[in-house]
Amino acid sequence: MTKSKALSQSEENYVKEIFHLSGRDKMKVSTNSLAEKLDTKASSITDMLKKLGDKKLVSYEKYKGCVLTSQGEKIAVHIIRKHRLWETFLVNKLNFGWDEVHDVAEQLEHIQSSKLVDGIDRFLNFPKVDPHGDPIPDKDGNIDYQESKVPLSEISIDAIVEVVQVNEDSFELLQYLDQINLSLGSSIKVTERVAFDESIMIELDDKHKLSLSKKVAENIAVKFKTK
Amino acid sequence: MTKSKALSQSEENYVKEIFHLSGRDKMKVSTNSLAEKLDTKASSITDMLKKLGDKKLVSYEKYKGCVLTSQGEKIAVHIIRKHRLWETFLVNKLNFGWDEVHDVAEQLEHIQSSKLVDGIDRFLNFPKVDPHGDPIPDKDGNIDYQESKVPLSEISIDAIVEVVQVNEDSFELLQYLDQINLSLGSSIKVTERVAFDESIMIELDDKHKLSLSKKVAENIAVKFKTK
DNA sequence: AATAATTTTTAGGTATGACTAAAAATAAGA
DNA sequence: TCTTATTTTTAGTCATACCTAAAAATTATT
Ligand SMILES: [Mn+2]
Ligand SMILES: [Mn+2]
Ligand SMILES: [Mn+2]
Ligand SMILES: [Mn+2]
Repeated sequence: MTKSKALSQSEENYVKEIFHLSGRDKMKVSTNSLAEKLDTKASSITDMLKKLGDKKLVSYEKYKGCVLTSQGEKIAVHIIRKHRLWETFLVNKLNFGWDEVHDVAEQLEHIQSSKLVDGIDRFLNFPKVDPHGDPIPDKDGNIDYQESKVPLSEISIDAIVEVVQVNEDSFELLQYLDQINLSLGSSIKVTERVAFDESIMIELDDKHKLSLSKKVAENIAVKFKTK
Repeated sequence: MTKSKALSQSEENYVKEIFHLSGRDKMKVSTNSLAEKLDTKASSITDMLKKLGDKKLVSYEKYKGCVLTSQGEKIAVHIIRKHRLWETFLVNKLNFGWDEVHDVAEQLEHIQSSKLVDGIDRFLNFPKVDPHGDPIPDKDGNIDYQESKVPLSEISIDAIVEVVQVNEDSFELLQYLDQINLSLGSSIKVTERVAFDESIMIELDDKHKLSLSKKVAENIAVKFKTK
């Protein structure tokens, strides 16, 4: 077992982003999609992919995109574990809002100390999901994808569902959801589907009715209530 | 008020180390002393001092050493605040030993988020000292140097004192102190001073007698009990 | 299949923060 | 003071992680 030197923050960010873009079906990730997400130029991506290729973290063929090796995937999952544990810590222990945690977690996810990560995990009592409802990988890298969750945009009229996850990528979405008092665990009844713009009318816990655009509904995942 | 871009981790480490070496009387800090502490070569120090000089964080004259400007000092104190708060968090909340926190705190001290720092401070209930007894600067940068503390090596026979601070720089010292069951708050009576090697005999809380070398005694600070 | 558009790679730079080796300044010793 | 030793700075490299502009490969369109 050759103990490889720790990755740079940059390398870690690349590996993590490849994991996200690759998705559960492990699609090849294109240079341009990475460039956009990482907010760099395509040429920088090519450079880094070569390096990560040499380090056996991605398998990369020129012009054909890349995928993580199992080693790279292990690393990605571990970074995501840290990111989500820190987000949970910030919200549960330090009273951050769910819209305030991402940038700080982007920094904290690079701290190297397994004792720290596992300590935070235990301190939080081994949470299953982060403040946005995303699953937190366990110590061994297992991820509990809640298979039963579906986008709110796909729910049929009169179904009553529970919010289990929201897209954390947009600060604005998270703030908007706060404003309309929608959070994880909220109960939602879809009362109408407007064909014209594909928006939906919903009724929240408190019987409050409101309209959600298609775009918003697509970024909220729900599951059917198992009462 | 020009909002200056955040410093790099390297720049922060330099500023912090200059603060420590400069001491309370703000002595000029030599290139070599910095090189030794930061574990780099003197030429690298010169390069960085020029840069920090340009940024008005140190005042630096060739061949004459450097001191922090008041701006640089402010930054140094803030980094030290973060370092010590994190150490306290690790020990008080995650059950780290006082010998295990330094390396992790070296990383955590660079996280940029005033909301986070102040959140941790409040979460810990505004601690005054870190796990090694070093004072934690408050939000405004005030440091409560406990003026009454003195090295154990200077205490005269039969005096009864309380341990208030230990030198955190040596992993080995901290482990040794753990082993002999000496911690912050321990009560110590000096029973004998051995002229030959300047070691001392002490009696701990539990009436246990033991000998401490001069070097160990120099790295333990105590204050007289005010009962 | 030929041409055009898009994507990706190469080639050549830049800034940061390290390094070595040699020169210059300062401090110490005779 | 003169000479030597030490400290510090300069000069020139190197690796990382970016960048721009141009070339090459791939994909889409006629
Ligand atoms: Mn996040
Ligand atoms: Mn999240
Ligand atoms: Mn420390
Ligand atoms: Mn400390």
